[in-house]
Amino acid sequence: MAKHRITITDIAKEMGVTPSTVSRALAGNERVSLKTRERVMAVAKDVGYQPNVLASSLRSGRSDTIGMVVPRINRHFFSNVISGVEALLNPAGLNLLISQSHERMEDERKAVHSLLSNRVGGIIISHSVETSSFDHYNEVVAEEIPLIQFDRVTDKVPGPRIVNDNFLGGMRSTQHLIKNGCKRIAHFAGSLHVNVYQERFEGYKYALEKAGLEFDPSLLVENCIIQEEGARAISELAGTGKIDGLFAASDFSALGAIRKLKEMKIAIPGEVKVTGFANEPFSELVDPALSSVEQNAFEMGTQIARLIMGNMGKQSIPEEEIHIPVRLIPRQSSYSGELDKMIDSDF
Amino acid sequence: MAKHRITITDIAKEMGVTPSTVSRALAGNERVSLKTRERVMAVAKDVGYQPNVLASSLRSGRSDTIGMVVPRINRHFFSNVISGVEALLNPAGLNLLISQSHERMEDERKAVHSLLSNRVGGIIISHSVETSSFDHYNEVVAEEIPLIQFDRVTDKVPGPRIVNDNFLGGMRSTQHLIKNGCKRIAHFAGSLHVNVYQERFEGYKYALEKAGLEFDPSLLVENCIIQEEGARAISELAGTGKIDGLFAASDFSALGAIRKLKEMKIAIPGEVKVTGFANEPFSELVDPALSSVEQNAFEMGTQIARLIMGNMGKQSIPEEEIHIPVRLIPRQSSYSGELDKMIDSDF
DNA sequence: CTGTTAGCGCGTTCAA
DNA sequence: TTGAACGCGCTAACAG
Repeated sequence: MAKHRITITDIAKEMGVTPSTVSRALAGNERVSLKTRERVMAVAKDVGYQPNVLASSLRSGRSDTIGMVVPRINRHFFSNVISGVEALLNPAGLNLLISQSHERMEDERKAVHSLLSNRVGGIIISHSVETSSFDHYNEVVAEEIPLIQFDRVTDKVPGPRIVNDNFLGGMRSTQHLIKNGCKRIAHFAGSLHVNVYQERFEGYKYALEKAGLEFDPSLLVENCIIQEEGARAISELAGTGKIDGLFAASDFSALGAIRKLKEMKIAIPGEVKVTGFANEPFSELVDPALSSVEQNAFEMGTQIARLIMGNMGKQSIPEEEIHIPVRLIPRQSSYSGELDKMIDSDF
Repeated sequence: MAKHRITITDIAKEMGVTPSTVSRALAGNERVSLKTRERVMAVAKDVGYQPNVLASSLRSGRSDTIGMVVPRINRHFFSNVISGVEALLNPAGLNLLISQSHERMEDERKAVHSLLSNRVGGIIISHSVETSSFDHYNEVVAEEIPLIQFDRVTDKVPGPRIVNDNFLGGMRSTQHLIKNGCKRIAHFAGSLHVNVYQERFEGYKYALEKAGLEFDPSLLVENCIIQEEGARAISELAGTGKIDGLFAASDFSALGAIRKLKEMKIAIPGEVKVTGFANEPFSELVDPALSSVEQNAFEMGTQIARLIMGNMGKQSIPEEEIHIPVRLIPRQSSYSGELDKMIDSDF
């Protein structure tokens, strides 16, 4: 009794009709009489029929699964974006096929190919930091599969892009440090070839400029987004009075800096004020609590889902860029008084 | 030029052979001459052929995608298990279709059905806390799809189970507290209907017993695995001298307890010593750093992958239970001296 | 070593 | 309102 799956043919001969009728009935086709429709539904449920979506999408050319490629699944931000996407896709009967690129371009390329082989109905992608060539997306656009980029995006690939307002985040963080008296603010950036880090950096520079502070290239550290790098970089900058503030583009490097500063007996926020980015779960738990820029990952996910569902049938995909607002959460690492209100009224 | 995907038929007529030959060549079948094989490969690459895995598995009855259902993807433990699984599956050309149950039985049921509809070649599951009925797995076993449970498991479903050594973790944590002088140790458990929490609780009781301490039911708090519950529960127990130690089955409730204790000006580890479970990323960052039981999530993932790959063809699935070792990481929340060595030589 | 034939399960013509 | 026939792209049985 095992092994054989029940097909529409089974349920057809069970009730003396043809598979076509069953197929139509299950699809809710109006052209089949209400009573047969109901009977089909009943029998289907009764015998435990499970539609074979492989056969279905092979025949129809449509697919009910969406592919998604993220750098890493175990990042707070990405896993929450995924949750947001699923929150809309699942109720609509769509599945999500998730792959990780592990921040490697080659893995990203393979993942995209694999998704194409699986004939997914759409692709959602956030590029790995390594990714510099985008040829592997040519086939995606050639086959007119909706392609949506988020967070780590590039204009070398067509289609909609959904991004955090990184510029705003960088600007607000820097302004916050300035308002709290910082004059020499270092910036730990990621790779400036990646849009998110480039934009945070731009926001930082803009805020400095607006405040009449000169940008000092010696206070910029690139590729500094992990804890170890943050610790290493801060030990070279701090202690000499060279800096009194740090805007890190990553909570992880900010964390490394904080731990190293404590080790060096440099007071936070007394001597150096620190802010991070992404509001990782640990940020409010470290001592002192780390100020950080909160991204609305879940909302980003729902927007992505909305976009992809809206474009699955269509042939031309609109070329828009959607910005999701971010907000700075001030904590003890960057100020000591009551500043929340002030932040809101910045500018 | 868009829209039409290249098929084996295309490349067949391109080189004047039949689709069968192309199919065999691409499969690396020895029965086709080396030179045609090479020619096929060359043409395939040349025209950018992407195999249609839907058609392939519809025809062959085999599937190259594995389904996985976890309670939540944004838990450190689960996302690392996923990484471990992918680390073996991807190189083998297998895909992973991930779903979340959000700790709801109904979602878990839907997810399993959806995987069956997608004709996955195997299913990996960790049950939601809510899940008490397991009927939805009958079809899985009836259709002889390899089914592997991990972490949250039940013997009501057949097939292999891969679990952490929760008993050992509970025992070691409690022993550790006892060795550090605790006499009245509270336990924050999860739902005792869930194997992992039941086993941690058993380990706790066992350690108490071996040390000649009596288990006091009033020191057991069930369903206490989130931060808020931990805070609430500790405020009722601490401060009266009723307890001098806490073994929490979750780092989150341990965190809640720590924060509340600090608020109550109760010294940690001076007056109350605390240990948690799962070694969440934040555990080493809180103040005082939280002692916790580390689970080897990645290794668990690789073991799962190994098992499922080994069973994909087979008809009978071995009924084994594999235990992944865990280890206690002592930190400042539970001791002040040098105890690492002592822990290793326990028992 | 290669071609022919058939069919996986379903959806969609075209007729009736 | 229903049935008959065909084919999505691929693999597998049987020939030769």
